[in-house]
This record gives sequence, C-alpha cells and structure tokens, in this order.
Amino acid sequence: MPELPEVESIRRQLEPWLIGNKVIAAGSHPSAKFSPATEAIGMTIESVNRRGKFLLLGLDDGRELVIHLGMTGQLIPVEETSDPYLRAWWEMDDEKILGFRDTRRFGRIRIVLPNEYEGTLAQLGPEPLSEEFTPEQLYEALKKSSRRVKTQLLSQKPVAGVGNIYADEACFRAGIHPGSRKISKNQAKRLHAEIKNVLLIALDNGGTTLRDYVNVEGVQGKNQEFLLCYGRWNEPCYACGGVLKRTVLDGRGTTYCVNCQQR
DNA sequence: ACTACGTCCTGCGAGC
DNA sequence: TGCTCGCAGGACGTAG
Repeated sequence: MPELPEVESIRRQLEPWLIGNKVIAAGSHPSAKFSPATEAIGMTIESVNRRGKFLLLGLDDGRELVIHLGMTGQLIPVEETSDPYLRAWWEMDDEKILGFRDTRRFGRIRIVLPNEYEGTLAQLGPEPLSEEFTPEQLYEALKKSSRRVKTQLLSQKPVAGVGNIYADEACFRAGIHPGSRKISKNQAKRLHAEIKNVLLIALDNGGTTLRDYVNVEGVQGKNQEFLLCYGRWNEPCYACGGVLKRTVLDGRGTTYCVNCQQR
C-alpha cells in the first residue's frame, strides 16, 4: 500500500529520468483502469509531481498522466513487456521502458486536465509536509465530519497521502483512539505533529515494504523495521508494555493500544 | 449532503 | 499433501 513516503520516493527517482523524455510507444491491460496509459503516446513529459498518493506526470499538451499505485503498484524499468502483472508500459525515446506492475489491479491510470480533476484527487486535503497543513486546519477539517478520526484520515480530505499504516502510526504516537469521532484542539495539535513525524521518518527510511513495495531501482524500503504500532497486534506496546489490540474500524484493520489510546 | 458498507482483485496463510 | 476459504486494502459505487 504505497502511501505518501513511498510515492514520493518513486517521484524523486522518476523525475530526473522522465523529464524531457518523450513517450514513443505504450501499451496497457484492457481494463478502463489502465487503458488511458496509451493516450500519452507522442507526448513529452515536462514535470513529475505528486499530490497525496497520486503521481502527476505533466505532458506537453497541458494534460497530466495521473498514476495511482493502489495497493501493489510498482513503477520500474522493464526490459520486455511479457510480465503477466504488467498493467501498463511506456517506451521513452531514451529506449528505456517504464513499467507499471500491479498484481491486484487496484491501481489506476488516467489522463486529465489539471482543472478537471475528479473524485478523491479533486477533494484532496493539503500536503502534510507543506505550510498549508497546520494544527488549526486539521482541527477544523476533522470537525466537519462525525466519522471516526482514522476513517477521516483515510478519506484524504483533512490531509493528503495518509493510508492505513501511517494512520495507525500517527494515532498511536499522538495517543488518540483511532475510533474517536471527536478530538480536542490539543489532540489535533498532537495528531498534526505525529502525521508529519511518521511521514518524514518513513521517507527517510525509503518507505515501508510489507510485501510489494519497491522503488524505481527495485529496492525495498526499511521503514517496516521502525513501525511502532501497525501490524504489531498481540505484541507489547513500546510505551506502556500492554498488549496491542487489533480491531476493524469501518472495514479496515486497525491496531492500537487500549491503555495509551483512549477515547 | 452525509454515513456506512459493498465491490474490485489476487496471492497468501490458516485450517481441514 | 492438497484443497478451500477468508483476509488484506484505496478508491469508488451505491443505498439509505
């Protein structure tokens, strides 16, 4: 599940390779989730940006090639295109091929004008590592909904780029129960700080690899060695020594400490 | 408009 | 050993 740190790691590696490169050929899986990939044929890539978990490749006709990696998506150079899990590929004019591997096909590709974003991309909250993301803004954003705080984080509306791993990590470090439907200004302040913390630490560690994530060089992240909470149910809480608990909140697996994270 | 839940998709691990 | 079955999850669709 590539989240902000993983997508940003990929973006940084793609940028120097792709900028100024022209797509001379492309192919895709027939599904509408991937078929827009071929619309990039003939286009030169002018920018490689990111919003939340979305990669945005700026094309020379003013449109953007939007790539979401879903759960198992990988962007890696490939030698040939026979890999059964290769859902899309773009051959560049440097003769290298950028491949989009995605075993579970939860990823998505589209080509849109920047002022015609739809769905989650159109409603993304601020970038968590930007000045726009503040404790006050997070508090006000969370106040707009009665949904659980973790569910709101996963919605991408209060802040962009947080997924299941970093939502659990941030809630744990902030001492906030992920199922809370209302949090105080002080809690919002702590949550704001910890969202930034967990994302920066993960970025520093090259992202979290649970199974599928690799960067453009095919290298796994090492942040999984530093997770304090996610996936550690039935293991001791590093803060209080109690046993971390696993539950399901709005359909998503959630790990938390019943002692350190009270409503 | 909002909330809650089902759907997509496939590999894997638990259990028989 | 070999099989079935349920789980994992981000975004989106749908129902109420």
